[in-house]
Amino acid sequence: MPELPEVETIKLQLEKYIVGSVIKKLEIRNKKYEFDASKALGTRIIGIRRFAKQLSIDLENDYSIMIHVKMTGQLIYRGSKLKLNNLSKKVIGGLDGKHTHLIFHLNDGDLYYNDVRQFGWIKIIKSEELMRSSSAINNNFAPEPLKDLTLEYFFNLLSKSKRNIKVLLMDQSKIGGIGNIYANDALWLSRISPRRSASSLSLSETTELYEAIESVLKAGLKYGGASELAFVTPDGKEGEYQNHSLVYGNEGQICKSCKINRIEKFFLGGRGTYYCPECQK
DNA sequence: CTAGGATCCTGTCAGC
DNA sequence: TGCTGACAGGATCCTA
Repeated sequence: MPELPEVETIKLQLEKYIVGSVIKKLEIRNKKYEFDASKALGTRIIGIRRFAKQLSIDLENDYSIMIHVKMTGQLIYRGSKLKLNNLSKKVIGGLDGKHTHLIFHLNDGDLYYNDVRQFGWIKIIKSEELMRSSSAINNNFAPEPLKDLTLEYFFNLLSKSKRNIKVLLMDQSKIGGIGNIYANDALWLSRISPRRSASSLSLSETTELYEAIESVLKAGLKYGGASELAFVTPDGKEGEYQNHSLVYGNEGQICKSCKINRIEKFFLGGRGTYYCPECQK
């Protein structure tokens, strides 16, 4: 569920809360989240970056802590820059509970990593392994919408693939940052069926889809992400995009475009896929 | 190249 | 009330 807008929302808050702080202690409670903590101790956090759905916490000693929260990972801050406030009920088990796998103890606060399903991961690498300003990590990161994904690259990519357009949009090795929620909504907005073969899209359809992707991601950013499932921000609150989604999760509801047909759900590439059979061709 | 399934893991919810 | 099975979606790996 955390896709580009959700992870960007986390990034913006972490910049506010933990940049400038010093890591005093790393409390690793779950072996799945073990990494060489000695490389991070006593070091100041100098920046936060996002690469598609991954975060990097950049340290003064030229190491970076890389975090992927996958579907249910949560990074929540409490400290001098944010006192206790109302914690979302989506923080299952509470701020410091049985799903808390790692705590960054800072000089002026704590950053909790909670993850119910434990799909997320954390590791530490040399910062130089991350390129400074592009979205590419060791050339393994694909271009991202709103960053370095061009229409030319997008059209070329689609024209060479016979896969379902929705599955291709979510392929992180081809395009970074799009997940199930925004893929569904972008396809609905551009009136393209998720089942279409990518190479069957015309240039004008490709352009509409490209613009729809930017549009839904911007809406996601505006609303602070989608908290359909487990997403919460570092201040422990929820995003609002789920209250504004176009088609995702709307099975059985009247299509917001034609206002006649009902949204249908089926599985594509193993994921729940929502669409209007009349509007999306 | 492609599709599809299993895997990682636990909470929630529908149905009986 | 309590059990069972389906489902949630990010990413990787494996088979066909």
